[in-house]
Amino acid sequence: MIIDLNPPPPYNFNLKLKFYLLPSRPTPSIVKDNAWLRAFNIDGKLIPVKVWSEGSVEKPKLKILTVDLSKDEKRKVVKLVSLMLGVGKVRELYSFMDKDEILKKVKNRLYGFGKAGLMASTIFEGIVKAIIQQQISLKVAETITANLVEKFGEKIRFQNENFYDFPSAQTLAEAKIEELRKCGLSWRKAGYIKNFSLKVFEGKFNPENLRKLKPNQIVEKISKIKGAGRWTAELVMVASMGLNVIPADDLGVRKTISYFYFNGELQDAKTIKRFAEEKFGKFLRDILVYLLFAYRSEKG
DNA sequence: AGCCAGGCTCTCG
DNA sequence: CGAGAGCATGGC
Repeated sequence: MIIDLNPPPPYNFNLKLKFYLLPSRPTPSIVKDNAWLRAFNIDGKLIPVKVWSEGSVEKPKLKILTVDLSKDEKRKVVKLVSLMLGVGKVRELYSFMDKDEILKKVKNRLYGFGKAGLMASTIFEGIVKAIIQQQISLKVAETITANLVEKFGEKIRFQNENFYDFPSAQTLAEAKIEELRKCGLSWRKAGYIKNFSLKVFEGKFNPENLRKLKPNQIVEKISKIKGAGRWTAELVMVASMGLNVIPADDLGVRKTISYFYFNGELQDAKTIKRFAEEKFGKFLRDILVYLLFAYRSEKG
């Protein structure tokens, strides 16, 4: 079936796709011929989803090609796609950005980028990805993630194309450390991920329950996972849960804010946090992603 | 060529 | 306590 999704304008789907660093490999989303593909596990059912644009920036129309779905499944798919691709109202955000010279420029350059998307469809996926990302460049992290998805992710063939979902906790819990290592993970991280996945699989840790907690409680809880600390927790909150917090310990975030607002002089986490919270307020998360994207395209 | 990249844990003093 | 080693691989 094909589902219509009409994002509030402006929305530039092709610009959104440029945000994906390793488009041709499954992370688990794949970008191919101006379409976005991935699979979601919805209540135990693996559902392939292909999204493309047939509209314009001012009259956005997205098409979602998928299998036949129940009403409830359809609602969940549309919600996930919207969250991951940052479909949502930006008018208020844009008028806020217009009030600051730097933000105004960034907004005009990334006009139609939409809301900040999510980099994971579940918190489990988000935590594993964040562990992978520790201390290495994003490019390397994405490569390792893709290796992991190709080897362990659930795959479904639909309309002559492959759709991947992120590996389940059970699969990663049962994976051999050597096999995880072969995907490019260090021994340490392979152990952390296997151990964490086992806890989730056994039901001793339910990542989705984190949604009920306040940010400081989430940090506390995630920090108890072996191999995760404050940085990991903050990344998960902002990138995979959509919370309005700033991962100020993150080098990329520090460099970005320092570049735009401190003449490139690298500031410490505390300064960055105070500055961003005060200056960007409730738009913190969206603006941060706009700045990161602008910085990335400007500085390579 | 070597060092750094969107950190974290463990060990040792 | 604090400092330091060790870790994976892509890119400059």
